[in-house]
Amino acid sequence: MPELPEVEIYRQNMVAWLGDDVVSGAVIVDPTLVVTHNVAIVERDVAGLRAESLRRIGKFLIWTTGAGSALVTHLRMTGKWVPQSPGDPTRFVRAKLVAHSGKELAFVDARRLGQWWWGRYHDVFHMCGVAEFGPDLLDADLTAERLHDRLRGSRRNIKQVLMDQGVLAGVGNIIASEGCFRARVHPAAIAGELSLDVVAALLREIRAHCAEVIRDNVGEPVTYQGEPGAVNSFLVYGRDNQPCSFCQQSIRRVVMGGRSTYFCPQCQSLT
DNA sequence: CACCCCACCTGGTAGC
DNA sequence: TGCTACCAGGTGGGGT
Repeated sequence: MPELPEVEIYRQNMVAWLGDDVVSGAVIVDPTLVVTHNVAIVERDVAGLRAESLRRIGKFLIWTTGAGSALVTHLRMTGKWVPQSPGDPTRFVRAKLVAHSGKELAFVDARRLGQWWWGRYHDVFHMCGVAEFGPDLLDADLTAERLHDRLRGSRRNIKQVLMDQGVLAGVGNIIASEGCFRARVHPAAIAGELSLDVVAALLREIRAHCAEVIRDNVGEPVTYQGEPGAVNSFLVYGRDNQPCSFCQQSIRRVVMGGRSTYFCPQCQSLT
């Protein structure tokens, strides 16, 4: 289940995979993938996509064409981008991008929640929601001051606000827990009451976490938490009843907004 | 606007 | 082994 680091890793891996090659077409195996319902048009009109026109906004990967069209993709919970060798028996392939050289890149998605949009980019950016997104977490223009401004007046808890893509794009459930822990912020703290220093620490620690995940995994096949062979390298996520790496107190799991949330009651005080 | 639950889907795993 | 229940890193919609 990908968040910003995994999506960024896929982006970098796809750029490396394609290199100077050019996409020649797509094969849509599961037509329900394509929200815009123009399956045959997608299969044909993605021809010409190049690595340099692939970008990431939050958890979306977006290819744009010089002609003003865009292929917007989202992996949702279980999607992956996997290079395919001919005859590869990979399960759950919903679509493939094919390059001129014959190389294939599969969109693999067991739960089938992932989505593609194809059309004029003004239209599809609105349809998929990125048009209303806040600044991307890794956007160099996003400063602690700007984030602090965006939180002003909010009575919601910081953990859920961080996951609100309209405030800040890219943060998901794991990063939110990890970032709050690293910055020593209680996940239920009121977002609008955090000082600039605390917001700066949150932004710095969330970015540091992402940078570490990207650095350690780029170029490798991505595995998600809970999959066979996956190792939990997180400081708090999935570690309820295990000792905090700073103070040895037991990490707690609570549910906030229906999502598992992990924190250290000692290190992340509400007061 | 905030918050809740539900929906979309299916696989994996823990527990009996 | 088989069945059940619950869990899953995302997001949108509807209702209160």
